[in-house]
Amino acid sequence: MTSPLTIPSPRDPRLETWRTFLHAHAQVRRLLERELQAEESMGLAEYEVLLMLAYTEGHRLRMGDLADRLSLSRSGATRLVDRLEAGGLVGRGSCETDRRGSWAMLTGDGLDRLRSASPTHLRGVAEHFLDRIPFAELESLRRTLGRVLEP
Amino acid sequence: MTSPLTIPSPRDPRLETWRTFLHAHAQVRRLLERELQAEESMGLAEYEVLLMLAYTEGHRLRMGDLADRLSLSRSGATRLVDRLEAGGLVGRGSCETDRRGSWAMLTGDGLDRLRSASPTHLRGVAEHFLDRIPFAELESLRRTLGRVLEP
DNA sequence: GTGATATGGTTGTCGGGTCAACCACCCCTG
DNA sequence: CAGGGGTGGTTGACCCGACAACCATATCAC
Repeated sequence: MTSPLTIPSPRDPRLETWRTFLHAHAQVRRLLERELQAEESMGLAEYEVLLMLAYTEGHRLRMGDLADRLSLSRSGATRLVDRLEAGGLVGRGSCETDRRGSWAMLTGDGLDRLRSASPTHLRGVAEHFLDRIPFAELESLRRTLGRVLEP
Repeated sequence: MTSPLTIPSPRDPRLETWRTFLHAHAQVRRLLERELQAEESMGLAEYEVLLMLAYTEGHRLRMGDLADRLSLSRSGATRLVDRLEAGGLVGRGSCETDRRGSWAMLTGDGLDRLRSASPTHLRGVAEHFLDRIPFAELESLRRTLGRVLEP
């Protein structure tokens, strides 16, 4: 049995998996963020808002729903949509069925910017992440990480 | 053939893998951060500094080295060590062989805090990440993500 | 209906990170 | 050994996200 006040071993393979996960995320995210910012003057979070909106019918989403899809706090979503609204890429609308609610709505300009930014983003995701992983491992990676998200 | 100004399909399985990766990271990190903060008044980044220092001989690391191991910018490392130094968990020392350099050095208090925080952290990593992944998949996950980190 | 409780969203405040600029120092070249 | 480019670390300015408090509205119990 092990003392409760012992630090983990540096070589614990399970923890190495965890740490590799952290490093991979940090590295890829930083690269994508930089490239998208440099080439399209847009952050990754902004891009993902536009994308999520483009995916819905009517090109609109309730704020809380948007926050969930982006793994963001509600206030984070508010601020993010504020910025996009200031740039004219997203608008807000009031919800008819729940007067507390509000919609984030993709504008025409927003869709244009999404289209023009997509090649840069997709190239980055492929170059820094997907293309480094053998095709056969991609699906099992998705399944494995999917388990982490289950309740 | 596809137009270059088309947004990615919502069902593209490769991109779903990418998005699952982002969500998994956000969820686990947020949970660990909250728990460690609530139970040990410590952030994840702080914990990792103490751990990395504890792993080295002499319990010290050069600042840049530390930044690399934490996937952090150099200025980020400076700020982080500033905080830990203010709390007495880490000290700074000047480097004899390169007078520009400085050491981050683990203190006795730092080691104590690391020991007392480790159970919380390890429980969290297990509960929210490792234990959700079948043992057989852990090693392949590590290998797959390791590829992302290669130059 | 009326009051208690829960929920959607925004706001104040703050912690924590990046980038760019900078200084001090290393090291190489002529 | 002078000078010039490169590197380690810190600092200033700023951005972004979280949390908690808050308001407006919805929903439920009675």
